[in-house]
Amino acid sequence: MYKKKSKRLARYAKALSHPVRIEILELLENESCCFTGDMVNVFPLAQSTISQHLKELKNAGLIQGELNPPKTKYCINQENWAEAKALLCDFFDMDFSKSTCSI
Amino acid sequence: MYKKKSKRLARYAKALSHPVRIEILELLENESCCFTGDMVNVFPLAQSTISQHLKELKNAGLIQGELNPPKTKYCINQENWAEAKALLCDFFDMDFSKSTCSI
DNA sequence: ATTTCAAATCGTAAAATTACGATTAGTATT
DNA sequence: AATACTAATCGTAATTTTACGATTTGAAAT
Repeated sequence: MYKKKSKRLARYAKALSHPVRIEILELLENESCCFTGDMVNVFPLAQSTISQHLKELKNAGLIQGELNPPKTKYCINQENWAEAKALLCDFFDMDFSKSTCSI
Repeated sequence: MYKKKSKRLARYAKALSHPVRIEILELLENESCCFTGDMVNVFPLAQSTISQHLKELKNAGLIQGELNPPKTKYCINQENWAEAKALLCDFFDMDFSKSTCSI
């Protein structure tokens, strides 16, 4: 079987493997949080499709949704976001434990 | 349509979205390069399946294969590897332009 | 000219992904 | 109670991914 780290990293990478999910996350990074409807207006996709992408991001653990009907407010899941970041840093040999780093 | 950066990042992320591809890349990072057969021995997958994963990594631009039959030697494509790294750094707000950085 | 060997490709089946329209759920308003 | 609104879920079709065994390729060795 695969290493735990590999599986977790692959899982996060999979969540990032569609451009609309990348841009949804960028939106959430900038706006800190927003509603499903906001994203439906930004992207040229059906409401159900956006909902599906949000669900995948949620399943991967990268976002979380706070629902107070009829609206749902999404934001980055900071804990898992940090883990994804850390796994990627590790994978790409980017050492953040030292005070300096460069590519 | 999506932003060019989003599409490129999604493309790289997709290449990383399977644990065996993560581990193949780790192998290539450590060993600097290796043959298809080496990987077939490491992972519990058929030779044709490994070949297919290698092809995907090659199509994504993350590795390159130098073939001198009957063997093929693979290694990281440094140029695109650096691009993937840079796109991810950018995406995760990890600023490498400064001399110091931390999570 | 055969045989051998590593690796790619082919053909195929099962499963997952992506997208959509239609429906449902759940609250707030009229 | 009926309506309105947002968002999730359902059902479905088309495409892509993942995996395998079998075959082919291409150079080297016999």
